Amino acid sequence: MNLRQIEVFRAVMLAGSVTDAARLLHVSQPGISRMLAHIELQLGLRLFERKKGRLLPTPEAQALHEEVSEVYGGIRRVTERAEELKSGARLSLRVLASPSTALVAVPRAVAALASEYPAARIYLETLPTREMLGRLIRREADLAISTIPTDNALLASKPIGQWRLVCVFPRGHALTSKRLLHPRDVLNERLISFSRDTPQGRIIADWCASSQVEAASSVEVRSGQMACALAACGAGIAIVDDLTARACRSSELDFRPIVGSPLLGIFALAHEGFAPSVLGKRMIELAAASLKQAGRG
Amino acid sequence: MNLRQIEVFRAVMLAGSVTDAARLLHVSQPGISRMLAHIELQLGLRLFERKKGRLLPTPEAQALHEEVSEVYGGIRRVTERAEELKSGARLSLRVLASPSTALVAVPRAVAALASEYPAARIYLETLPTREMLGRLIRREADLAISTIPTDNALLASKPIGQWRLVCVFPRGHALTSKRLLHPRDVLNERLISFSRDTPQGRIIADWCASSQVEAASSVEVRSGQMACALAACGAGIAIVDDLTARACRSSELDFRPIVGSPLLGIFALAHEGFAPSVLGKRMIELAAASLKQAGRG
DNA sequence: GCGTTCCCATAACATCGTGTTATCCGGAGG
DNA sequence: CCTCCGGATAACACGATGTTATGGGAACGC
Repeated sequence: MNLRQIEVFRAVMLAGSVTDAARLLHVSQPGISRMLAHIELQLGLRLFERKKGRLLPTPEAQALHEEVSEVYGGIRRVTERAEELKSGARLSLRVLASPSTALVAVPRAVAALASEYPAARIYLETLPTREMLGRLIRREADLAISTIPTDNALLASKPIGQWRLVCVFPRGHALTSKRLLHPRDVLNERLISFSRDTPQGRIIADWCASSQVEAASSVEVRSGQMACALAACGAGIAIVDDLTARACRSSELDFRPIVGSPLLGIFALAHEGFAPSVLGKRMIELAAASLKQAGRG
Repeated sequence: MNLRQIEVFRAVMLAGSVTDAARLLHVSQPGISRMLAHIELQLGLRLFERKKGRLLPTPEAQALHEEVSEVYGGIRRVTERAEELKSGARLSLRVLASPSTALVAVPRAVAALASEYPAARIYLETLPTREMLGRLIRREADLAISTIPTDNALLASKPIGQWRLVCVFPRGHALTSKRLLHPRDVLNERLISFSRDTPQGRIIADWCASSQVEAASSVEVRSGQMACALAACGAGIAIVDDLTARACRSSELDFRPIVGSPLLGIFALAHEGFAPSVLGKRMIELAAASLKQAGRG
């Protein structure tokens, strides 16, 4: 029996006549008549007795109807479930954000995603870049936004934006007057430095070395936010990513781009062996848009 | 989604590729390819990511697959159930037999039915004719074999055989010498009579009256079996239906037809508003055959 | 590097299931 | 007796689903 046959049989049982079943299914009466005959022929089972021009369901038909009713509900559930999935309901997306993107870019994207898919369930977590990979590989997260790509064979990296190094200083600082800073401009300042064992710290250190910026740093931190917090307290100036600079303590701090600082990628990381859900795809788009918007602003 | 779509989707999920799904379903690969594209279009939901020429199920596909698996089992159950019904399994037939048909005719038919449908469940019960109607009307039985028809609007009677009155006497009795008895032959015998308030008793009494057989009866019974039992004990001769005469205490009794005795019907009674099952239909056929066979023997 | 192989997509066509309208037949009821 | 209602049948239309032939991209081995 195929689905149409189940539908027709059910309709005839419910309606009690071929004509009414046809009305129920919004088709013409001969179609139902022929289908019903075909079902009986195919099953080799008389389902209705034609008596005085009316249909009389046999006990077999009644027994079959019980079974069919259950299945029918199941089929409707499949279609309903597909609708749900389309709207994102009952689907979840677990997003990891690197510390620098976790301030504004990713939250804004997640907020947009949540409003587009009100029924979806979204989990968001900030994590040091290093930790992200394990989470993705163990399938404990679906998507990560990171400031460095990966060469892990199980994961795929897709560039979705860019960041660069900027110099952060308290509002009103002498550097405010310049639109662009040169490496030499920061030489005389007290510099808050990044630990070299963080990915960003290494990038900054590499660049400093290549630019011959050898700053005297008395404080060492492991995150851009911490650097900004210190700078806001007058502990010196810091070189951090522009995403953090833009978002962190912006009422107390100002920043300027640095001439010649490298342009680095922001990546969406996901498990290679599993296709993204609609939510995942959309999240990547929104994150890219959010990053572009931040870059402009 | 229709059944074919569910089948195809399931096959692709199980096989992991369009090509293998096609093999699984014994159809060509392009059919599956097109169907899959159609499903995605219709659902508005990307189910597989085409990556490096391979298929990668999305989380949506995996979620849908869970739902689909259940329904698929349900559909198979419907077909299985139909097969069962065809073979009579899980179907029951509740048969009532009148006292006279309950001796041989109906049991023989039921035995044949049970061997034709080994999986069927058959209930058999003897009941006074009067009680049968209520059972049928209350749907506590499906079919009754009775020696009288009914005019109840809810029930339908179908003639399936005939019976007649015969005279029963102990083997070796003087009447043995005759092939046919005349009403006057029984005049001089001690007659075991039927209560007039049983249907059969009334028929016998009516016929006796019309034949001017006014027998001296000292014993009155309410069933043919009882009459035969008495006759076997030498209590006299009895006028009973030929079905009972043939079957009851036949090693001690003999019987002869009576000239001019009426030919009466045996009927299959069933609820008019419900169609017979395959079992019911077949039971009627077998009962008719059994009665015909008894008539010949 | 190049041919081979595997897998998916597309095109063109055949067939069948399922829909339609028109029509007939039998039973019920005024 | 005629009409109405419900079911069955015939003839036809169309879309779903199947087929074969073919092309393109990625992976693999020589």
